[in-house]
Amino acid sequence: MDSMKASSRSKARSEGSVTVHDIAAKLGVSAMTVSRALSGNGTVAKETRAKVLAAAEAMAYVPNLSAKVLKNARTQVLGMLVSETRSPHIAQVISAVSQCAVRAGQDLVIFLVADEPGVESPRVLKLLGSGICDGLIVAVPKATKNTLDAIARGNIPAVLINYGKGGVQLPVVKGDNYDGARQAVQHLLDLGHRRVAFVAGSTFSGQSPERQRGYSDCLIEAGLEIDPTLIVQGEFHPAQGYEQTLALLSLAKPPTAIFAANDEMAIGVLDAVRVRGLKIPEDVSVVGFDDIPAASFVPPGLTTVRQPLEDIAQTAVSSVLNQLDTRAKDVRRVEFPSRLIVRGSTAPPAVARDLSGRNRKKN
Amino acid sequence: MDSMKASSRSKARSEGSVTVHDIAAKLGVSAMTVSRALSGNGTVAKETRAKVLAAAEAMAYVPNLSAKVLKNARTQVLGMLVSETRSPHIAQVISAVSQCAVRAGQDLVIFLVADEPGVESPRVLKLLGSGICDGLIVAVPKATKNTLDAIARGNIPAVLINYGKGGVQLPVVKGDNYDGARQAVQHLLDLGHRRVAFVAGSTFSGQSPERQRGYSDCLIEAGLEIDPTLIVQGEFHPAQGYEQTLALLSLAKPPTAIFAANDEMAIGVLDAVRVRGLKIPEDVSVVGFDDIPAASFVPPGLTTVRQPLEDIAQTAVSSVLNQLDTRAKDVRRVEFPSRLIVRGSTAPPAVARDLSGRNRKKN
DNA sequence: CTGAAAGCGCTAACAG
DNA sequence: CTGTTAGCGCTTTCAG
Repeated sequence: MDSMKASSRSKARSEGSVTVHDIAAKLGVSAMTVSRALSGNGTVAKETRAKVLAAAEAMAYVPNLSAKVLKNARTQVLGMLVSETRSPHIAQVISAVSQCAVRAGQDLVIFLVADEPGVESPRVLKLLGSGICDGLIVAVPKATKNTLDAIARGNIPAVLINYGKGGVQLPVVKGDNYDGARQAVQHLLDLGHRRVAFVAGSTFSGQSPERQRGYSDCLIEAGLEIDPTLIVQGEFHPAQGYEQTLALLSLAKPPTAIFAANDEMAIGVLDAVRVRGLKIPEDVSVVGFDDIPAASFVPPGLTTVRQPLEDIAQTAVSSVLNQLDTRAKDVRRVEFPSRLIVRGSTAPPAVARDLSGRNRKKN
Repeated sequence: MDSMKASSRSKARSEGSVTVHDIAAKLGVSAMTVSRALSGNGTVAKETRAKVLAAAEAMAYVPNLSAKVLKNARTQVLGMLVSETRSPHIAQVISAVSQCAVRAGQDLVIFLVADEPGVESPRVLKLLGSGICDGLIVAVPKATKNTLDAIARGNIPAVLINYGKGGVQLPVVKGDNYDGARQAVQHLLDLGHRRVAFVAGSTFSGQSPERQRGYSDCLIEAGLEIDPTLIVQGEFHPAQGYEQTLALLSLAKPPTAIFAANDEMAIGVLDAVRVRGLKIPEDVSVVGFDDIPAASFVPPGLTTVRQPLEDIAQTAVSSVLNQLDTRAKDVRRVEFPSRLIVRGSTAPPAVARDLSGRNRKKN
């Protein structure tokens, strides 16, 4: 009986995992030597080190992260806050950040938080204050100021991805919304469109308003008037792109081109146009934003604006690691240019084609 | 100078967060009292408790999870292992599990692991062995036996979601693939289709083979022969659905209906059919699997098979929590029935319609 | 090159 | 009702 107890585990731990002490005991060295051998800090005899490594391997040793945290050691774990996994664009962002983190030798854990604006997230703060993560990457478009302030006050470095609104004491890395939108609208104007509609996303993220400004400014600078009936409101989901497009196409003077604040809504737009028996791009041109995977797949290919997600993710991860290394807060706002990707969903409008035909004859 | 140092923080901690000791010091009580007041375990005078709670609130106290872990306490955090966030189906699973976890008062952290089969995941084991999570929910279709064995050997309860292959000492919760596929194919047969193609997904997950068996068995029981040229291989992505459909439609005797092993491929199938100038569902019927959000959106609506993700997620979370409470390993395999969702992408084949017309006249 | 001691923040267990 | 002690697994510091 006694022997059984003794043999079960050195310290009557509740069936816990192997610790440095277990390895130390087996090898007849001290725990400290094991720690040194494993971490590479300090000096250990070659032989000893080899033995330790072998034993650790054999005993399937996994260091207890929590113990490290308690010693203020780096965990090499970054946290990422997201509000939604079902959005293809967010999924791409997650994927990009994950790859960068791994390349930088960091692990990534993702926290999914409710994205209702105004809802405080004590759950989030619990995880953050808990010391698991060295740093934090926040990709929550609808994050409230309260939550962000709490993060800024927190004692781990953080960075915001694609956060459009200002007034936060945190670094921001984002793709350009304003100029991206201008490129999209300019492309449509260049094709000859004069009635261009805009399907806005929810204003909460601050991204849609920036895209809308790009849209408006571009039209105004081209000498066109902003027609309020051509600006409709969505929520970044396909359903609203669909509904609002049906409404737009029912106008007395319907648009010849529709620019949606994101690709998901643009896909809804495509469906609605076709349901009305119109052709894309012959009858209506459509442009989206984000370049989600579906954009290149949905026929006839969605013209859209791509943000350099790899650059954004890389910069975000670097910022966090840099803040960690230098212990200095980063508050830069880095913006990467977006780029128009032209596919099959845009073409000259029927009218313009007629006109250009006539013009050509006149000239 | 001295006074500054002293006032900065009781124990010269590196600008760390507030601890029970900080609260205790401020209130002139012991750390233990604070701990008791906060946790609700043990007895504390009402007044004292109120004071502690107020102070904790005011000082923005966040308990250090890692310290709890070290005491073998429950963290109320569940971990979820996923290999991919960009798949709409996985995104739905994540979302469902997250909701169930929150409802059960648990936090969820998501670990994104590379999904190349055969790649061991020491990173994963690091996080798991680190003691952050009380339990683990694994939704990694391509998980290798090695990884799963490591998880099974680990000392936290785990459960597998939608893992098709057997031989693992872990509980599995899944949607029915075999019968779901049979429903899909039977639906097509009922409509009059006789040449039904199957676009398989990668075999690694074990899900696609089950769906294929359902397909084959259903055809055979209907007295039809399996035509190997109608069974093509994909990888669960739209591109392969697209490519393989182009090939299928080029056959001497092309199929009148195509059943894809998942919705993403089915969407590629739809595109390919239309690119060939054929109509859906008049010329070709299409059925998918999973009922991703896009399925109800892509015109004319994708007929597909839906798994009860909420039930699956709920059962998975319950299993983990139950294992945690009872300290007994669960090794059940729970399967939930899948359900055919009929939308616009399926209709009788042109030939059958002719036949049925003739038949009706004859009758 | 190696060991012993101490303590990170928290909480069971035992005193008051 | 409250305080003291001890220890979870690890690593920093100081002694061998």
